[in-house]
Amino acid sequence: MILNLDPRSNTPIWEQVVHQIKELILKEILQPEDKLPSVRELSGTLLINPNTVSKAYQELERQGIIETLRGKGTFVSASITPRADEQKITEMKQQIKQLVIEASYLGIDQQTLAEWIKKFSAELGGSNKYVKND
Amino acid sequence: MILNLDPRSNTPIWEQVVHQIKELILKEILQPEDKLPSVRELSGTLLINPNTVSKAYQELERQGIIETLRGKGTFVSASITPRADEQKITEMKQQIKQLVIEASYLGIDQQTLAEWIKKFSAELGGSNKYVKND
DNA sequence: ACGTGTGTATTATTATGTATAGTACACTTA
DNA sequence: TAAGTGTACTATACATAATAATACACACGT
Repeated sequence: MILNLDPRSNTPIWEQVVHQIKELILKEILQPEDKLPSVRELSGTLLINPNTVSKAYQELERQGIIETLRGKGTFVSASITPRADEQKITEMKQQIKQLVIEASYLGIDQQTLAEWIKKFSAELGGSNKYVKND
Repeated sequence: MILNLDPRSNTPIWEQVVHQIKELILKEILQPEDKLPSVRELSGTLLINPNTVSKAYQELERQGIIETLRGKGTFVSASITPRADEQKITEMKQQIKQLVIEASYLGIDQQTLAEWIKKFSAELGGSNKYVKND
């Protein structure tokens, strides 16, 4: 598995791993019950520390995205259920608010933002499995 | 000036100050050439270190949002020009991509995201001064 | 000239998070 | 048994954030 990691990014490496694996699952490149690379293998290909990969896997498991079986490996969860986590939704709204503010100072209007959202949604596979009314 | 700071947030205090001052300017609560509180005064009301306020002010000046006059104080810039900073736009696209991914796992569709953007845009004053075609 | 209020610079200290390194343990499977 | 799994633990290094204390240069009103 090949991920694009940016060591100079302000987002931690383990978090980049989490993000990109979630993206691969949405794109169905990783499918339910697929086996993920072992901690040692992935740390080898990504040239990062095994502990960093382990931290990413633990976070993914905490979110219910993957499951780990001792001695066997880690696998994409058979069924990923979207949780309407109220706190996360609040955080997301705050993030969007901040996004709109920054966009204003860059001369970007809301319509452009909406178009970008539409574009990325399409890239992730038009019919989104995890959205309720779908 | 009263700002809502969250010491437990992962975003640094100085960055929260930057964000909220930019928001106040968009809402025209702070207007061009208005004087901002002095570093010491704001640090007093917010109960944070003067250096933290200073760092926020320096970042705002770097972005051309405010101007500082030695011995006089800091003021909202007379004219704020939106810069189409390509790097920042690229970062914003990446941020939106990540937002769409996270939204998917929360069961939020793109339409809802677009509506939230519209809502926050309205809150910031419908006619946005810093957007070109406006 | 003086004192006060500006932003700024500097040094030091503390705390936190990230990432690495090395080692060890419990488990599963061939 | 041996190899491969995830995990736990300690230790180290590094960067950033935040605070504290001090000092400097400038503007302004008296």
